[in-house]
Amino acid sequence: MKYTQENNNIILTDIPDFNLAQTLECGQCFHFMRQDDPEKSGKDASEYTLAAYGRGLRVRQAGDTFTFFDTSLEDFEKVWIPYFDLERDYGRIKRFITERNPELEAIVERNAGIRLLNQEFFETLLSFIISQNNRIPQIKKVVADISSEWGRDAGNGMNAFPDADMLAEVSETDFREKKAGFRAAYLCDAVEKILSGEIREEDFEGLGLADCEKKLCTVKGVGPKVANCIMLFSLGKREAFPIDVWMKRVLEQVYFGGEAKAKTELAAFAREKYGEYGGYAQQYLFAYAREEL
DNA sequence: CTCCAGGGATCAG
DNA sequence: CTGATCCATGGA
Repeated sequence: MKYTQENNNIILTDIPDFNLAQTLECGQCFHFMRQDDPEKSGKDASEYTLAAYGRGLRVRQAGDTFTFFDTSLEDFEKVWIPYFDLERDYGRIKRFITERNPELEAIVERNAGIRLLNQEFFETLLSFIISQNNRIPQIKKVVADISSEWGRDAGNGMNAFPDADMLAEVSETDFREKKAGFRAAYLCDAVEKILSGEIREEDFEGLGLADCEKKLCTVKGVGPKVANCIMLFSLGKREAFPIDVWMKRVLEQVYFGGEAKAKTELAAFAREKYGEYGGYAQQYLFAYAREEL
């Protein structure tokens, strides 16, 4: 990885295993907008605006060159390198997965540029509550509308997702007006549990996966799938393995000849098969499933 | 019109 | 304990 500052931009090169569109469009994140025309851009070119850690970012990939517009060296190093997980060796991760599971070679290769973002806990908690029994474009719209209503201006046309205290007075009716639907009450409960200190991000640090999941499930609207998404995408628990309808489909197809299996059985199967790399395997499989099944 | 979405709460047995 | 039903909303 090499990066230099030119004008007010950071130019990033020599970063293997990184594709911007694959990373943002693989369902782990909802707070971004594509700015270029996907039909005109090639597979390795794209431009997005996104919001994270209170900042709006415009970022472009053109081949193997990445431009982070209007970004200081300090923000790049302290915010965006960790956010995009750029210091991690994904070549080693992919080798580990495919050497033990050759059936995943083509599936990993298809989206070989995915990186698992390190997202903020509170936004991830609410975003994946919103995601339950919902579709990605609708989830993105609700997240964007909540941010523009109650979040601060973050620059580059984006609003930051609001902090819990900024949502303290927001009612279930308010969330329903943002089209959160029946999840509105769950969002209120999550905000309350954060404000009361009943749920604190720091309390998850030393916890094992099972205890972590159990604690997250005390929030209304958080079950096994949502809890695993939160652990994987915002708590650094890379062995977490969320199973939704797509994961169920792809696992049944790849490993069980299309035979139906219970989600609990699939979870145990995945833990045995992928171990501490479960989260990575899951993301390659999810991207494949959404494209092909 | 029906069916379904990165599911979970609630209720019935 | 497992299984069925309901839940808002919008697009196919």
